[in-house]
Amino acid sequence: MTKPPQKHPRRTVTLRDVARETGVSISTVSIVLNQSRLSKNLSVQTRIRVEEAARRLGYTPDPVARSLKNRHSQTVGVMIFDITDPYCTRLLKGIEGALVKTQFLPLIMSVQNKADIFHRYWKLLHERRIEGLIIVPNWATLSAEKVIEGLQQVPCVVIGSAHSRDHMSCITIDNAGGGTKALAHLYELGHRAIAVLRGPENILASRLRWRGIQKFSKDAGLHLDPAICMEMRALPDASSTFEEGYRLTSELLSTQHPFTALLAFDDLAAAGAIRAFHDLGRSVPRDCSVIGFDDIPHAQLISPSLTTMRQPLEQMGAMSVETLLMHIQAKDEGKIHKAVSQMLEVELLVRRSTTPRE
Amino acid sequence: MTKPPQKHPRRTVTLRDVARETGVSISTVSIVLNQSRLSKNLSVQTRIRVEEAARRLGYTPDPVARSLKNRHSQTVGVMIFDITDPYCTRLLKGIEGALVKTQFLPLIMSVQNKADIFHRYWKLLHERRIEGLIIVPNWATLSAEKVIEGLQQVPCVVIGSAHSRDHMSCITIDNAGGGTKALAHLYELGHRAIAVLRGPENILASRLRWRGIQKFSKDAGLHLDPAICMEMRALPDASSTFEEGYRLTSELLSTQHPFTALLAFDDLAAAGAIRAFHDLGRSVPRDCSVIGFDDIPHAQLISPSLTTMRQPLEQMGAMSVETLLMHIQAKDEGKIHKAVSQMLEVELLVRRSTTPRE
DNA sequence: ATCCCTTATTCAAACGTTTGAATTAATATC
DNA sequence: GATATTAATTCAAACGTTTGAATAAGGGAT
Repeated sequence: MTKPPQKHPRRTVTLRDVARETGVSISTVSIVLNQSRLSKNLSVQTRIRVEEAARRLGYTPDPVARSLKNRHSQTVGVMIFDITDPYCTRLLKGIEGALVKTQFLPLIMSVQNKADIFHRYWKLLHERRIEGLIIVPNWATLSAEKVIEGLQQVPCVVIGSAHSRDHMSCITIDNAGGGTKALAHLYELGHRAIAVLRGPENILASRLRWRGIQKFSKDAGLHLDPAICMEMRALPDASSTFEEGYRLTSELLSTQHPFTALLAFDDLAAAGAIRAFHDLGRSVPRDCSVIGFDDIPHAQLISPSLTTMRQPLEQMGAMSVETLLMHIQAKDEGKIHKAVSQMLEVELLVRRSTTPRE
Repeated sequence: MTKPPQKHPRRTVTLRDVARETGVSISTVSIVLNQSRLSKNLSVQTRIRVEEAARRLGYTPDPVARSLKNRHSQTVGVMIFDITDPYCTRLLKGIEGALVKTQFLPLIMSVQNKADIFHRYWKLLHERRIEGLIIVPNWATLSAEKVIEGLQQVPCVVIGSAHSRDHMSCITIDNAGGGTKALAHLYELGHRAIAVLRGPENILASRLRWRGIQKFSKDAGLHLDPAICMEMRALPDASSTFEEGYRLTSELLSTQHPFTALLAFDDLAAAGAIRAFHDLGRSVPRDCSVIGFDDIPHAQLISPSLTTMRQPLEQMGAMSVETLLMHIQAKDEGKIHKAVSQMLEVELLVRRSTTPRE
């Protein structure tokens, strides 16, 4: 397995070399090595002779030449809207892990949540003949949905945003269910005066989570006092929910409305809330329980560690790859893989930031 | 006979199309559009005619065909040793941002700190004809250095680890200086009993930072009590410093040795330390000031926000790209760009976790 | 010998570029 | 008028594959 230090003229081994070595034509070698349709006629001895020689010479096919010939690049694009969002870490890991088991490699681009950058990158990726695209509109402001529409030409999977065009699959989580579960958790701990930090109205996930929260409230007969349900403003990027969480919580505390638990739109907002409590001399969870949403890596690092609704991000990444591959394969065969829409459950992860009401 | 059955009416525009349109040969078009050496002979009118037509038809060169011809892939690899390390976020942003201004696109791979995976990925990247490689051995256990040696064939830049082989540039930070500055900060705040959480011995940065700490201690005549200088064990990955920081700090507190400040190897260790204080009912910074190192995104999220030595990670990423491009360009011209070793300063970022000794 | 199957293998044309060398035409030099 | 020089453009080969069509080599059966 060790390669002796080859001298400089280390030309790569091509089909031609293998052909010359075995005294057979280039075509034959190609046919054998690809086990292509024609190979079923080939005599067994040629086949093994070629295979043996290929191995001996260390032949590896040139993906570039191959791409040129058959319009396959063995590459998929990954468009992240905001790569500094900690939400992406686990997701990327899942994508990368699944992808590398296949013949595909990812081109990861960070769009900075700008439509024009998206288009520029899309053009780049398109030129490179990417065979599929995974889109992660992790902080999709309004424009994003329109942006995505333009892409007819390549199989797509969207993660996190239920965006089901017929040629475009999506992987989402049950945001409403998550909202319900989160509130249920606080309720079961005995809390009744519960503050809510809703996400911005322009984010779909906000509306869904809020819907789930309302549903539980209604079903359980729990009154949600509008005075302690705050809504975030529209924010420029995902990371801003931290500051916004801080701001709203400070505000909340200054109104003197009592509450014993707080449900935050996401983990960053929850972290911001905890900071606010901290700064005002309150303690979490003693004075107030806090629950987040997402389970970003931060969540277990802050003090106290954060109870949250865990998104199965690695799984979502892997699943997006899987789905994308099906689309690609179908397209190769001239068919169309009908777009699917998969929704995953989120899971309550109890850490230290929530506690029973005394 | 012509082929009427056009499969895709959306056939991409090639040089041939532009040539046909302008009544000139393919070569000419290529020469004009590349402004290649031969183009200085071309008549101005042909040139503008071609350029105009190319624009009108929306010609874009096919990177794949181009790669095949001239062995350039316009692609660089980025090998991250541990992509879940929050240290990478800002770095990636810097790399990506700088790269996208050029003609290059990144293939980002996460090696999971395993030598064999590194080799497998390297092979993949090599096959893809990457023109350069950025290596981020962000938690390089012993083996890594050897691993890197094998790569003779492509321009390389290593980030974060002073690894100066003659064909390989590196971007590092002044770890020793950072250690010095960090301790100086605590000292200037009036702290004299200072605990230190040293990084694992097998990590180069640990040794350097410790050296800087010792230097300040000597210069300032500050005694560092060995009883409160702990050293981390060898750890499997970067994120483990959190737990290790927690563990060591708990231990530290149990020994009853008094100290008023703590200098942690990195931000995660500092976060672990803060958690430990928190769990034992101590308050940061009231009972003890804590300083970290790196300024990962977490640092401003934990409570209290973390005073730390900020690494200019975006800049390092951008700089690595810049350096890599010089290597690549030199190689294209048949020269060799002598490897350079750039060291950047780290900057003290005072937040809320450090405070003057009452 | 002719015809027709198989079976095993090769031809040759693409894919879209780049580029040293060749070609042509026009102009200057002797 | 012959020749060299220059300018403007094109030829043609190459990069390493893939693959439908063509070929060749063996049989039989008539």
